[in-house]
Amino acid sequence: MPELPEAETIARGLNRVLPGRVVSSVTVLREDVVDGPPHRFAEAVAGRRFGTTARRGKNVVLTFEDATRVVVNLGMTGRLVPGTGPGPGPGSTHPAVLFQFTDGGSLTYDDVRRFGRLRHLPSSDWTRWSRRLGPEPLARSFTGARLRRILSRSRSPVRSLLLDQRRIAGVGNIYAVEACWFAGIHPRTPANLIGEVSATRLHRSLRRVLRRAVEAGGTTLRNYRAPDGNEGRFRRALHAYGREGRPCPRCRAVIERIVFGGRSAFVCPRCQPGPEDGAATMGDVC
DNA sequence: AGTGTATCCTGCAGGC
DNA sequence: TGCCTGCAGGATACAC
Repeated sequence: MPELPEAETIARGLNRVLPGRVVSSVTVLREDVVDGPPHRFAEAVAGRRFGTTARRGKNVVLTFEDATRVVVNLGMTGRLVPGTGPGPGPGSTHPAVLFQFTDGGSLTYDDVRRFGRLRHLPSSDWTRWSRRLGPEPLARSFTGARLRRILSRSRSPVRSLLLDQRRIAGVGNIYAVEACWFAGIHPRTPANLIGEVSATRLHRSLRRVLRRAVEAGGTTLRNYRAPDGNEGRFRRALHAYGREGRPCPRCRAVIERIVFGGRSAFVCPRCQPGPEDGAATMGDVC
């Protein structure tokens, strides 16, 4: 998906157009993208007035003035497209849910692969839903000590841990791979074997990567677009992700692609020595 | 507890 | 041009 920076960009973009507008009707064009019976989803949302759109982890949270919410998990290819007319917004090729407004405008949930999900939450269910997710990595409360504690409790590869939404919310494969590269940690390193110095470096790397990606409006590899249709500009700032066979920007060694946990990771063999190399983290070489 | 696999879908790039 | 394979930013369920 859309990871944290993309969801943040989407939420900010929607906040320029949604607040105060009232949903007149909801049309579910693809039943599998809504949680529960489509007619119930539509009835639950119709008539509500938008308040502030927020983000939790990778989810865009459409919040209405009465504190009910629609949580949008964008899956791999989900998009939220505002439109000035009643039909699917500009650039919507695979409309799945259409929200129409009393002023004639609209919001389209578009999703090529339909891995995304929309769920309506009464205000009483929000806290319970949000509690299932781990801490926000950009929050002030997400300190180095907090990350060290999370790392120390798991023997799973650090990349897998970073992707686990219950432990840290919002990190996906791109930013997990980038954070490991910045920190000089092999993505397969068992989390509890990462020393204090490296863990602190990972904390700083993760937050820096996420912050910079937010500033760049996210990363567009293929499908991702902000609500205004713009691409994210962070792709050219990637140092490891997707750079198999190209030189490491830090030491010029050739970046390798490895696969574990069913997905690709990209590693500099010199800056990020693997667990099997004896060293869990990079030395002063790079 | 952690890992590998399959599943939900479609589109696209690359090889032949 | 067309066919085939592999791959993709995610999440979950399952067996081992």
